[in-house]
Amino acid sequence: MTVPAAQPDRSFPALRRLAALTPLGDEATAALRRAAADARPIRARREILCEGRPITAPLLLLDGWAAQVRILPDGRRQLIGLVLPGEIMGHCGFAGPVASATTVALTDVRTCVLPDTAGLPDLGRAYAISRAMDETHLMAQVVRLGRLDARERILDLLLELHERLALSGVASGNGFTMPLTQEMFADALGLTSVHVNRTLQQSRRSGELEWSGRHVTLPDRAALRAQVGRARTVVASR
Amino acid sequence: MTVPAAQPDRSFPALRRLAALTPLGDEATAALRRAAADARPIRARREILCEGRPITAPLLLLDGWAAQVRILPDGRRQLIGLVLPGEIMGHCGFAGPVASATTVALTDVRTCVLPDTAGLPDLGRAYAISRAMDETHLMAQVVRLGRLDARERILDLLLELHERLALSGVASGNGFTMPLTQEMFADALGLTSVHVNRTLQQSRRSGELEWSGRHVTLPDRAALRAQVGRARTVVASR
DNA sequence: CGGGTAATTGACCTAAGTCAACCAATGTGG
DNA sequence: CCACATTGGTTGACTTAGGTCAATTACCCG
Repeated sequence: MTVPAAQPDRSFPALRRLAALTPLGDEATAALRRAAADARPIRARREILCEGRPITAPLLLLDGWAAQVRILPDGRRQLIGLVLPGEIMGHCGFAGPVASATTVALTDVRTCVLPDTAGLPDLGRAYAISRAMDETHLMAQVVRLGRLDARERILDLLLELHERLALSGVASGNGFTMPLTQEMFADALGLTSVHVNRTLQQSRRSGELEWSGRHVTLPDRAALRAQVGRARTVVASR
Repeated sequence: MTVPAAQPDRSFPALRRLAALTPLGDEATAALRRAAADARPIRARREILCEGRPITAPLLLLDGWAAQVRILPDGRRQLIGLVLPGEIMGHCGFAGPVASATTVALTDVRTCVLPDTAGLPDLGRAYAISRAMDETHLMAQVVRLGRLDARERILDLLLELHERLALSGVASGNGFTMPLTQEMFADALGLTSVHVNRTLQQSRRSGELEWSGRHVTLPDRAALRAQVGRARTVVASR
């Protein structure tokens, strides 16, 4: 639940996250460092992976936020899943891979090629865990959109984001930096920005969350988690 | 788009599906046959995999329908994803795996242990493709729940089900056998059974679908697909 | 200071939910 | 073979969460 403290901490967020998933040996760490040294910056709004195009190689998100997005012919837009620092895009285990959704940079972003696992079982393990978590997040998204009301969706997603960001050490205590506009946030929640705004204000007034400028705080996460019926995300057992 | 015809067709649905994903050699086919010979029947409503419990081994669904489901403390229920014959449950690539959602049998069901891929690269490939498709289906579910209205959700899901069932040769022309009650269907769609019922009737009257008893027909799938903005699911491109 | 983006507000509308019957099919035990 | 119970589908009357449209205001940033 807390951020791993014992690290040598010459580490960047993506490394912290992967190391938090499973212990990484020096080789793996070095491989990640090497990959990250060759980072590719991408501006906000640019596409990172494009639906239907072959994926060059899986990518590691070093900084910034991205999202898989689908836009319907009539312009409706849904953010399918968010990608946070240390998370992997284009995860896939077979030879002829095709991105199944477009991934766009929501903020300015830095990516690098995901180091190959050959000879590094710990890295492979980290990727596998990461992928399992992706799936968990997708399932959580389905439940949010299917059965939670606006307030619950907002709180649930914010709680999830906090947990995910904490893994890479990017969350601060009870809060984190929220680079999304309310409109993008609404697109992730299957709501309108207008309605998100109103609901957000209620939650602010009630004191269950703070959201000013680019910073979000959830004063009492435990209480919220219980209210929203958020199952603690158990993935890495052992 | 059409069901593979050239098969020797001593095949059962699950085998047909996996063979449709990627060509399978005799060894792989034999392994699947052997596994299927040792099938385990499970009654409707029983749990197949349970959230938070370690997964014994990935399972192959031989017959019947299952679903990953999450039930909220107050009783709201969401079917996160459906599992159809030939599809895999407890797909996961790492050592300490934990089911991230409960999977229940929606009908009477037969499962078997998923044969190991050791020495069978074609099998591994089939599994990987299958897993990528799972992810695609989850993402489709997110878009449905997030941005489609009731009619669109229904049609979109029915179209998807038809495509998936066609892979295992279980769909018949424009239709298929639908073992779900309207209530279960509603739980998959994030709607009420009442509202599903009403919407269904409209669609029936308009002639865009038939649903009588256990059988669903979509007379003009191409037209519907276009209306719903359903991106054809490209996954296996060489 | 001007111009653009993001947040906020108000008035009004509608898709979907709720509650409560009611009906049809099926099945079961006597 | 039939009363009865169950389950799933169908309807109606009414409520409500969230959407739509259209301003207005707050914020940035050069």
